[in-house]
Amino acid sequence: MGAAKGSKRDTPTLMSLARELGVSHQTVSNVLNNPELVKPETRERVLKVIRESGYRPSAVGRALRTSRSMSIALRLRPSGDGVSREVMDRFVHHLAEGAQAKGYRIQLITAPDDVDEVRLLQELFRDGSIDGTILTDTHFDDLRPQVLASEGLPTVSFGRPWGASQPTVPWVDIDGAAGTYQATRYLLEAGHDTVGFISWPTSSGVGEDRRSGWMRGVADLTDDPAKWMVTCQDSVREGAAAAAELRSRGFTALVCAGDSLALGAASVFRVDHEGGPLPIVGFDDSPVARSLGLSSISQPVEDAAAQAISILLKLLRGDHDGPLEQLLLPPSLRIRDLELFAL
Amino acid sequence: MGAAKGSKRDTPTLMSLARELGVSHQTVSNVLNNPELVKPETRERVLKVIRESGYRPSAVGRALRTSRSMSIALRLRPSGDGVSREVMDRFVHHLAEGAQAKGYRIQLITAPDDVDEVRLLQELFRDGSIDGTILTDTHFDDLRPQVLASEGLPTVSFGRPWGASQPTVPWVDIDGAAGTYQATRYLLEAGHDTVGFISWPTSSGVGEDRRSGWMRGVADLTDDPAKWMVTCQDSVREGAAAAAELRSRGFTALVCAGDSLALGAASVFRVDHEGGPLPIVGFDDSPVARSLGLSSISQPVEDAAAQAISILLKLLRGDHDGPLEQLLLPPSLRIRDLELFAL
DNA sequence: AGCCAAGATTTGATCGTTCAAGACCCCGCC
DNA sequence: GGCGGGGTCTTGAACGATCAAATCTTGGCT
Repeated sequence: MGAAKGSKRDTPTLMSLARELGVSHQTVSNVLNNPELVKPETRERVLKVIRESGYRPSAVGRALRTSRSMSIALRLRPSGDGVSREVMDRFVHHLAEGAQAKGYRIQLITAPDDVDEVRLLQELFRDGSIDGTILTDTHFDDLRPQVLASEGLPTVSFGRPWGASQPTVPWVDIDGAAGTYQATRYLLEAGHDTVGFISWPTSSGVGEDRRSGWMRGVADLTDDPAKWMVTCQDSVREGAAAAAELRSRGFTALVCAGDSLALGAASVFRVDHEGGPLPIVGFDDSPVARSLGLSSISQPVEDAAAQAISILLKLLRGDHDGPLEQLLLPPSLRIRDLELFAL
Repeated sequence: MGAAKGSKRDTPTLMSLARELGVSHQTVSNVLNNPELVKPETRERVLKVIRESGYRPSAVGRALRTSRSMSIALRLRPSGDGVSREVMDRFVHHLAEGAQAKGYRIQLITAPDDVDEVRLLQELFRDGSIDGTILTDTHFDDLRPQVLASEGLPTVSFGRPWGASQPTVPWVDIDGAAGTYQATRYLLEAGHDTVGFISWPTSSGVGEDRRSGWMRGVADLTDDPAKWMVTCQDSVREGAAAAAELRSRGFTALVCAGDSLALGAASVFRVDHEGGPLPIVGFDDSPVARSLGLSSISQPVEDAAAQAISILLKLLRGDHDGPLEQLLLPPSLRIRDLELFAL
C-alpha cells in the first residue's frame, strides 16, 4: 500500500495523519477540537482517515500542553471491619462512573493518615498527575480541607466539615438526621409509644448527626432523651447488649446509628416477634440488612457521587459563581419484613 | 528577592532550576536519574536547590518522553448485592497500596460488559493513559485475556482462565478447592460422619472449584456425592432452604460455596445448637461472618494483590523469562465460636 | 480595478522531560 | 608534543499535542 517512506506499524499521531492527508497538523487538530473552523469538505476527508486509522489523540501530549491531566484522586481507606463499608464502595463506583462519563478518571491513592494523604495529594497535584480530589470520611478537627484549599488544590468533600465554623471547600453529604427523624416518626406512627436509640460515641460527627434526628423525633415525648438511649461501640455484639438493656427498660422499638448495631438489636428483638417488619431501624442499608430483611435507612450515594463530580468539575472549569456549594441529600427509609429469622 | 527577570510564583521546572543554578537542564536531570554521572560537588549543589524549591519532576513531561504513564487500569464492577464483595474491596485496596509503593497508580474504569471493558482498555492503552491492566472476575468463555494479549496490552488476571485450554495471560488465583477440602476434613475430624455441600449453579468457575475440593474431601465416604449436596442461587434465603433440606436428610455439618449461603444455613442449624463452633463453614470470610462468629474460609487477598502487581511490573519491564506465571494461593480456614445467635 | 474582512489553512513556538551526541577539560603515555 | 580517553557537562532534538499568530483565499463592495 503506502510507498513513500516505509510506513512503520506505529500508532498514528497528528503529524503522521497530517502528512498522509497533505494538510497541516493544526487542521487535523481543529477537526477534532474546533470542527466549525474547518471547511466541511476537508473535515469529512480528515475524519474518514481518522476513523480508518483508529487514531486517538495522545492523552499525555494533550495533558502536557493543556496542563490538565483529566484525573481525580481518591483516597481508599484500609478495609476495616464494618458491615457498612459497602456504602463507600458504592460511592467509589458511582464516582468512577460519573467521572468517566465526563472524560475524567479516578486515581486511587492510599495513605496511613491524613497528613500523608495531604502531602501525597500536593505532590501529585504539583507534578501534574491530578487536577483535583474528593475527600471522604471527614471528621472533627479535620485539617485536610483547609490545607488543600490554601494550596489551591480543587477539592470537594463527601462529608460535612464537622466542627468547623466555616467550610473551606464545597461539600456534599447525606442528611443523617433527616433519616433517623423519619425512622423515628415511622415507628411512632406504627403504634409504639416510645422509641429508643443506640448511639455511637460522641466523637463521631456522623453519629452525632444521626442521634440528633432521633432526638428531634422524640422531643415532644420526653424531657430527658438521655434515658432513652444507650451508647456503645459499633459492633454486632455491643448492639445486642445495648438492645437487651433498652428492652428491659420497656422499649419496644429502636433506631440504631448503624446496621451493625441494628443487626445485634434484631437478634434480641426477634424473640417473640410475630412476623412483619421488626421495629428496629438501622442505618446504611448494608447488604446484610437487605438479605436478612432488616429495615434500614438508605443513603443516596449515587446522587452524592454525581453531585460531587459535578461540583468538582465546576471548580476545575473555574466557574466561581458565588459561595461554596453545600449540599445535604435526604436518605430514604426502607422498611422490610424480616426474612431470615422468620424461617 | 531575586532581581533579574521578575520571577513568577510558577512551579519550578528542570529548565528554571538549571538557569538558576547556572548549569544545563540535562545536568539537573542527571542528578535525579543518573547521579553517578555528576560530580559529587555539583550534585550536592543541585540537590540543595531542588530540595529548597520543592521541585518535583512533571509526571506528564516524563510520560510523554518515556511513553510510560505509570498507571494501571482496574475495572470496578457494579456493586451487586453479595455479602462477599468485601473480598474484592480488600483486593482493590491492596492493589492500590502495592502499586503506589512501586511508583504506579491504579486508575478505575467502569464498563457495562466485557466487550466495552476491552475496548476502553485498548483506547486508554493506545492514548498512553495506562501501561497495563489487571483483570478480575474471570469466567467461562472469557475472551478478555486473549484479546488483550493479542493487542500486546500487558495484562495480569486475578482469577484463572476457566475453561481455556491454554492461558493467554499470567494469572494469580486463590485455590478454592484447597479451602473447601480443608474445611471438609476439619468437620470430619470434628466427629461428623457426613459433610454436605451447598453449591452454586455450575456455570460459575469459582463455584465448580470450591465444590471439587469438598468432593475430594468426601470421596472416600460416598460413591454418589450428588446426593450429599444441593445447588441454589447465592442468597441467604436460598441457603437456608438448602440447609433445611440437607438437615432433613440427616446431615449434621455443611460446607457452603459462599458466606451468604452459610449465613442462611446457620439460621437453620443454630436451633438446638449448644455453643462452640457451628458445624457450618462458609467461604470468603466476609464481615458478616466475622461479626456473627461464623466459620469461614479466608482468602489471602493481600498476597494475591502483591503478586499480581509484581507480575505485571515484570511484564512492563519486559522480563520475559520463561512461560506465563500461574500462581495458586492457599486460603486459610477460620473456625469461630458462634457469637450473635448464642446470645 | 482596488481594498478590506471573513473564511480556511499553515507556520512556528511551547509545555517539561529524556535521549543521543557533541564539546570541553585534564591526564597519562608513547 | 600530539593523541587517546575517561570524566563532566552542554547542546540540540524528540515525544504529541495545543496556542497564538501569520499567511493565503475568496468574495463583496465602492
